[in-house]
Amino acid sequence: MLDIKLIREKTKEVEAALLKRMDKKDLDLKKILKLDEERRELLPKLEELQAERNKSSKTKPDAKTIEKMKKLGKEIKDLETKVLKVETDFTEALAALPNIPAEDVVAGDKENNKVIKSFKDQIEFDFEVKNHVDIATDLNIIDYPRAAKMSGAGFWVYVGDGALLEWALLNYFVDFHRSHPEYKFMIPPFLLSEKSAYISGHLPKFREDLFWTEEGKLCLNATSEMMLGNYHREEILAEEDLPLKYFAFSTCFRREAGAYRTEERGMVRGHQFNKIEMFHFTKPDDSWSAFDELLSYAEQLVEGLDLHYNTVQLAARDCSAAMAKTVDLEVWIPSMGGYKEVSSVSNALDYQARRGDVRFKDTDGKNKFVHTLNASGLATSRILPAILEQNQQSDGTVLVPKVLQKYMGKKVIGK
RNA sequence: GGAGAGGUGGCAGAGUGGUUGAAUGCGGCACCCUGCUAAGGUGUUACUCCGUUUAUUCGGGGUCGAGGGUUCGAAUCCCUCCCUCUCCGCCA
Repeated sequence: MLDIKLIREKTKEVEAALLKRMDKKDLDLKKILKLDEERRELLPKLEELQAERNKSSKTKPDAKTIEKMKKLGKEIKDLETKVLKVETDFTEALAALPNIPAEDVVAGDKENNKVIKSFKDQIEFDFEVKNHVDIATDLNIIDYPRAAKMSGAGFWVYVGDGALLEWALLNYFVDFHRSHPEYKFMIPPFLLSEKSAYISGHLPKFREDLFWTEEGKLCLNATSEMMLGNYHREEILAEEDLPLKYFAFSTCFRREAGAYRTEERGMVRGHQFNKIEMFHFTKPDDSWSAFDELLSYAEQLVEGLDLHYNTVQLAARDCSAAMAKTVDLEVWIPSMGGYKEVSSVSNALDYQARRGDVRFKDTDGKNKFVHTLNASGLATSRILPAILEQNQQSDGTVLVPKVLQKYMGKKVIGK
């Protein structure tokens, strides 16, 4: 949610910035400003009537006044209905606007994404590479057919060393974050209410991509960002408590309806995967340095595994709507001849905080919105294929990344 | 799943239809007093919206879990929902 005052005062600048991520035909600030004006025209009228009523309600009025107030009551109700309608339309239109892209975020879509850093190079294999599905199946560490039997397509079972590898990754991530004691470890519920999903910004847009329970209208979380963003909802945080830094484990559930493509077979896109997510609540002045920290931590995690990846700064349209800036880490998947996102580092500025009403009391005694940031740290489901494929050997075995060996108790899978 | 109780300011806790945004206590803050530690006194202490002001300010509206209703008037009465607690049942 953007600040209407900003739109009022800097209409031109806001419009120019938003056009980096929107088509001109979809952007109608005039309409929003008109609703805002309408609202501010009606409100004083309503309030004047209410003030009049309040005056007579302090003590018991005489019969004549009661008659008068009856009439007034009706007027108030009519006007209230009008105001409510305008307010609803206004809020809806305002909430539909995406965040203002940060200055260094370029306009346009994916094609304008830019690799800003590379770690290691693509590996030259002197044998024919296998894709991770074949590797895992041959090693009998991931069972796709039986998962499909039990749950349908888009699921898998980690078996034996596969389960160990998954567990090792999670341990590696958790231990990494624990080495930064200011980060608090959390395991949130995996189901959340419709309201929470709305506030996290995943509704209304992603309704079809979420799993829903029939009763109680809960959805399965698609990323723990949904939970973390709601954690301090409607709170006024103490300034000295900021920044608040969290990392959370959750299993994530996504319908991925219609998203399946051959090259995204196996684990690259499934209905269920495990992820650790970092999340910050910061003072406005600190959010960009927090962004750098999150990015650096995410990069360190991938680099620790010794995997080739790129850091990619996303163009405006490729960032999700709530974010002012997003940088992705994309790990190389040899069989795809391409790269897949393993972490997304984003700064929402005050956009999410406005929605969720998360504030802090500043030194001047005023309540201000915090800034929120999030970054995966990391999702296992794309790291695991990258490990299998990048570390595969000609004999079908897979080398275990050094940092995982102590958790796995072995150096090679398949021997 | 059944039965009951309850949700009021940072916290505790009054208030059951009319100057109650809310007594009182604790905590916080400011000032004063007191020669240490401590204690005391006075004042102040929710959020939000609209208008006003360069700003401090000031005027007004709304908010007592959420939404709706009754009424001239609702924290207070009614309905729906959410949450918490207690007891019973069921149970991986």
